[in-house]
Amino acid sequence: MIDKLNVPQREAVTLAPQHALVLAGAGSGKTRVLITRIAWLIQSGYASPQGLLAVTFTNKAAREMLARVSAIMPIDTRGMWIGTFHGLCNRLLRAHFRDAGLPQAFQILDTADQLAAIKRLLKANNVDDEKYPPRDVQRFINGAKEEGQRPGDVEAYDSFRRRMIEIYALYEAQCQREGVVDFPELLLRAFELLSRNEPVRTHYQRRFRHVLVDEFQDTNTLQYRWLTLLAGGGATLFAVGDDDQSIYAFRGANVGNMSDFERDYAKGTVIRLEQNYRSFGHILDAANALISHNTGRLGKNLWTEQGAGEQIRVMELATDLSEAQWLVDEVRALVADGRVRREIAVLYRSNAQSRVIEHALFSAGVAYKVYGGLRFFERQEVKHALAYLRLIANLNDDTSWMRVVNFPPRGIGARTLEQLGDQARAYDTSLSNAVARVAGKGGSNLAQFAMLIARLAQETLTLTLPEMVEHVIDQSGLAAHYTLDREGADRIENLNELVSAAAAFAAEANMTGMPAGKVVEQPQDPEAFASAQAGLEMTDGMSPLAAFLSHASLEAGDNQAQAGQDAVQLMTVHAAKGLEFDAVFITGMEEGLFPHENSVLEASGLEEERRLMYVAITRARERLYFSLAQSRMLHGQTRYAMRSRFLSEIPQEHLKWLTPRQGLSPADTEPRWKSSGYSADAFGRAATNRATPVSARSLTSGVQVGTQEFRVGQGVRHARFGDGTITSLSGSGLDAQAQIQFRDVGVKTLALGIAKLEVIQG
DNA sequence: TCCAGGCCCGTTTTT
DNA sequence: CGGGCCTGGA
Repeated sequence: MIDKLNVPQREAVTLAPQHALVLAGAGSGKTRVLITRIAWLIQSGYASPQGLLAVTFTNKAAREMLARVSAIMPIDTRGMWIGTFHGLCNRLLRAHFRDAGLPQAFQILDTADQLAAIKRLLKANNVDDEKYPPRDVQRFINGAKEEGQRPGDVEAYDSFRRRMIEIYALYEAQCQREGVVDFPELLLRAFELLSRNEPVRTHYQRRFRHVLVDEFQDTNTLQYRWLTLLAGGGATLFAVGDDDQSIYAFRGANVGNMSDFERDYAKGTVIRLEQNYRSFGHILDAANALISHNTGRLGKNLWTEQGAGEQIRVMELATDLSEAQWLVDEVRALVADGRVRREIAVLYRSNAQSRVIEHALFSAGVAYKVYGGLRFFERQEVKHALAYLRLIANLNDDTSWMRVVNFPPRGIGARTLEQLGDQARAYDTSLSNAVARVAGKGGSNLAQFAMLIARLAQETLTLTLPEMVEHVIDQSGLAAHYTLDREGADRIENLNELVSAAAAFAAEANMTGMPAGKVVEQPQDPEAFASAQAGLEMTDGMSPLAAFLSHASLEAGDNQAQAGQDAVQLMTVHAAKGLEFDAVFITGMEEGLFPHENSVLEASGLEEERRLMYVAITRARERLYFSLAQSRMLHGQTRYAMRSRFLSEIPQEHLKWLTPRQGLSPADTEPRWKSSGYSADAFGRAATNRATPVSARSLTSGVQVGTQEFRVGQGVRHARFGDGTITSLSGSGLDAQAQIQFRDVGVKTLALGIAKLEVIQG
């Protein structure tokens, strides 16, 4: 187990119990170290399985960890807490729901549920949703919670924020009344439970002697505080991560947690895993060189024993269409060479880029698979079925009530629901409770809906979980509704799939045969109940239904297309993190796209883009391609962009330009594609029926404004901003815009029809 | 209640 | 350009 490790890996695994930070580069055996560490702690007697808590960000990572720990060690993994932050917090809150101030059957709102709840709240309180768009409110609330702040903790320095804070407070009250918690609430509530309730805190602090964290660079402020609180009773924190792969700042991740952790906990105990077992030399050296342009890194340099391998191939094309066509040909050549399609990945910075690529692959009949998109538990019909189930579990869940009160349609109109909402608000109660005040007589559609829910609850009392799900799908009218819908076949199939998912869940949690509504008795001794669970799902103290509903909220399911067949893998760079492939294409290597234009205004944004590129490069084992297009369609406009600056941050010795005339200065805008064999004429026109012939738009990589012609790479002078270079152009005539990198004042986007620019070169 | 058409917007995303 | 969302009319 340990003798197969390299020196720093072994050092990390066999470190005597103390706080430690493992800086694990891409492909350096990070997961292996984490798993072996757990096994070693147990085998060497430093820990019992009950004394271990390991936390990850995704369910996939948690599952993998649990599976691999069980595989290398014949120990009982029951009693060990392995899971996501949200899963573990859910577990804590279920076990101590009273102390946490929650109803036993509290429901978890996913992002979409939360947004719906906020919209309902804004409407009910007559908030101007132009000034306070639901999405902004959601971001505000979640941002505050992720900083550990309740409404009273948020600084109100202007009237706008004061109002936001009021809305936040109203939202909290609504959630509390309905018995629902959103994702950040799971963390904050669990954190507050631990920090305020001394007996509970002491219990868990004494129990968990070793806390291990994966992907530490992705933790947010609240998660960091949660970890340090949990370990505050003398437990050791073992954090594994890579600051160079921190790419989730936009959703609250705080890379600074790594240096804080080193300073406050790990002190000198930082172990670097720098030997890479994945990629060949040129690829690694390119990644190292690129990331060295970032500041404030904790610092590490990947190396390999595998040899230099091939240089990175670089291809520059006229348009996004010719880029896609070239890609298809290259993929076919790779397959003809004997590579399997599933070992080829096409990466892009933003999802919008996938369309052209998909189109080209589809036309050429190359099997491909796109990652991302709707996931199983997020599908409309599945959410509808779950909403019925949630109402059975918790009648006060107004979000679920509103979702299905008139679905399938049963003649309950907007005004009825408005009245119902008014009554509910007037009596500070749930919609369900307010029915009697609106409906009065039992014959109304509304009253019938309330009776339907009551009936379903009654009828399913003795059923097992899958039977219950099936009964609800059937009796709610969902099945009939979708059967009548001419395009409902897929939805019916998904509803059947939901029954299967319930059966599988019950089997896994050992709940088969148990009535879905029955609460598993909670033993009095918390230690006893806490150690009685198996696997990832916390199920005791919960009915099978409640457990399944938690599962559905916390694990949205697979978001990849049908698995199994051998297909080229298409995904964003973000989605590729943690994966590896024999051959990788990084597409759209253009200024404004990668790095993305919204990121270059701030140094921190640019550095995150660079880390993103670092992640992309280090996905490749043997072969890596960069491709770029001189022009591409974006938002219905043609855009011209310079080569990504990241290409010039990589030493040219690692690059092999497939395009002729390599190493041109950025200012050189001579059309290079003409001799590449992938001219717009050859590949652009036929591929699509766009109004503008591709050849026409690609032959001038410039934009005409009045008598001036602007080109990408051109030097310009602005009266106020000084001298700069055009990095991208879009639009034409009066709405033409240019992104300009000024020497002294940074990047600006200017309207060419308005700004007075003088061309100074090119 | 349903559907068509207008309108707005457009990085990355897990739980 | 294309998708999602909302509104207004039948």
